[in-house]
Amino acid sequence: MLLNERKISVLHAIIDDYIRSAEPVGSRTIARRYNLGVSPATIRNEMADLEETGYIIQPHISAGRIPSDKGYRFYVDVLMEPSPIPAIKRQEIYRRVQKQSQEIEVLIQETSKLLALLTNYVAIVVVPPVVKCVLKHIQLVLIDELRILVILVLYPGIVQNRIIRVQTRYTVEELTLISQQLTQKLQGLSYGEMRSGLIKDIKREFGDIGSAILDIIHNELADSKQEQYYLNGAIQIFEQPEFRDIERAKGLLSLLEKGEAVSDLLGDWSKINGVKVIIGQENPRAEIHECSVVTSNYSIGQEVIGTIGVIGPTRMEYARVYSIVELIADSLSEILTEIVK
Amino acid sequence: MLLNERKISVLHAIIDDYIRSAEPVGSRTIARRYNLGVSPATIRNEMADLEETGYIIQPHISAGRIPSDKGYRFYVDVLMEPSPIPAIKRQEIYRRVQKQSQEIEVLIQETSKLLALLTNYVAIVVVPPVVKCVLKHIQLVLIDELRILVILVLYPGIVQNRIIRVQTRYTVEELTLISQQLTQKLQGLSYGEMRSGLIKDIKREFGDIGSAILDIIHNELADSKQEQYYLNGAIQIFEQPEFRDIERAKGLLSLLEKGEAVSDLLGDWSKINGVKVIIGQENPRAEIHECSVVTSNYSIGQEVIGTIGVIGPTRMEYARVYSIVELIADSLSEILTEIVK
DNA sequence: TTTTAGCACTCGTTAACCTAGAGTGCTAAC
DNA sequence: GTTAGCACTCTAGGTTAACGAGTGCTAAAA
Repeated sequence: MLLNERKISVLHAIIDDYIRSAEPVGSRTIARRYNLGVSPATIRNEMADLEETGYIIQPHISAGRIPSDKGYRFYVDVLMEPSPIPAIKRQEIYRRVQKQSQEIEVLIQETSKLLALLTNYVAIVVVPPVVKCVLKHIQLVLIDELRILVILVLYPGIVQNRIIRVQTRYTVEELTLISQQLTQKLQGLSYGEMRSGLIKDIKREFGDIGSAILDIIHNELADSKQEQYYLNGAIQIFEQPEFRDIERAKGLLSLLEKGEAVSDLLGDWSKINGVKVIIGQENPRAEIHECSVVTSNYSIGQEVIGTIGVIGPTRMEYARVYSIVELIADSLSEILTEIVK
Repeated sequence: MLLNERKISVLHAIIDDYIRSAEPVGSRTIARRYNLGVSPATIRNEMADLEETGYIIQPHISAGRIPSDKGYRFYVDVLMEPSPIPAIKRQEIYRRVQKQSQEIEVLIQETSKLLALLTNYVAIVVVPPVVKCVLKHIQLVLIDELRILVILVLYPGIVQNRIIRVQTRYTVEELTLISQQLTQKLQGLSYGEMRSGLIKDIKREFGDIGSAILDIIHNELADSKQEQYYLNGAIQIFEQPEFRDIERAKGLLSLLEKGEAVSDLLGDWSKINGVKVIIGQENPRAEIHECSVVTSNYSIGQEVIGTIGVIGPTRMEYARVYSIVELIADSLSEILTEIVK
């Protein structure tokens, strides 16, 4: 069924009002607050039609209407105009992302905090799985007779360090040499690309220190096969009236604590760029069938490397959140691309 | 007023029962469940006395009694016997701490998670402020023409890295040399000990790269003047009936998000070793006057460097938590001491 | 044909009221 | 000093009634 102009206006009014108030919207409220030039009775008729076609729902017979998932979907796809963010604000946000550390992981984590702060919803940021990273440099630093600091510099811009103990004593010069040789052998390879022949070579040639370093590479890179992710602003959900019920809030929170669940949510690694909105039941996880998720990928150069997202009740301020997610994802991409250049 | 044997038994029974059930305890319950050999009426008389002396409270006239802060204090100081942890379990916990990374910060953070998991309360771990750390080694690694990775190795066992951009191009050899010279000049100093004469020297001698490195030291060390801290198991508080009220839970959670507050709580850096219990109103912050905190310091060798702690309702399982906090603090101290040796 | 005023009806919310039950303190007997 | 008995208090939970917001329908108006 096609919606005529007036039905659309009524739907728009219901959604706007419900997003604002979290209360079912009645015909009189609409007539009073949004001057559509018709009486409540007319609006009631339109509402009956909208309900029949599934855009709105009546929680109980003597209440107003609330939007259904289908209603929100229509709103997001057709009605909504992303809230414009004034240039000054845009620059400020860009700068706040930029101001962060040059270290990729810190930068991303801080961006997640910013996202939560700006939207007032729960922010999630998925970080590229380290396993995809390419080794750029290995550096060994002598700490004392028994301990050596191993530093792995990965592309793009991730640094991992780990202290190992060795039996043999090495001099600074020896370690410098070993660093150079290892770097030369392993540079440009990702973990997956290290052949067993190469690994045997290294173990033979460098003895226990070689094995230890390969262990680290193995642990640091292979262990973190799943994406890492950062969660911020989790307390914010208590501001939402729909999470007054402790059980519900607890359910969402404990879901978010679980890693796999999060990658389920944002995990649609599709190459699609731009902001994506997933509404209520469209979510893969039943636990958040009453939530919506607004996500966007971010990238280095042309390559998508991660996702940022915001989770809130289906009654979310889509227009505002949409703009912010878009802006932050773009800023992050731009700055990351700049950093690794 | 001195408590006679029977009053103590009654108090003990009330506290045990209330910790278990979270419901006010009546005289009949005690007579039935803990066989003190007297009738409810006698217990009522004792309870009236205990109330008058402030060890227990009657929430309303027709309810049972609940322990007051004073009651819990007496319980913790006099009655409680820390739950013994069987040797096997002790070893298992020790190993689980030990199994963590050799990197101090990761180790401490993982220990915090373990603490939350074992106690089922909110765990907080305060990490030594980096500013106290002593510089051990500086290493510069050439990433590409424009970017250099600066690694600061601090005592005890903390590694910081940061990528800087430079105008001048350096060769690997030059950087190695600069690393050595800087290390020589700054080794053994904490941030506070770096005199302005020394700083000028370095800026003169090493130009822009020297300034950049000093900036990093300044930022990384001085910025983190406040202790860092890790929070874990925050959702657990919803398991406690006293936090069914959303407002209360939100209050606690948002307090814990604030850094200063946390150091207020655990901040009593007293050199005292061993477990400390802070009950209800004894807490410095009014927001957690209905919570108790069980903390213990941990150390490297003889030197106290941080605090671990658990926060829960005053109706906390003190005996159990006490043992766990003690064990984990001891394990952590031992393992840290071993690592930096 | 579309819109609207009017009205009867539904049902959730709130307040008032009532009851059952748990627990007490007091008194008097043991 | 202890205990049985009893009157009393207060909360939790359930029921009822009034209220109000909102609806759908009908019939009149545009």
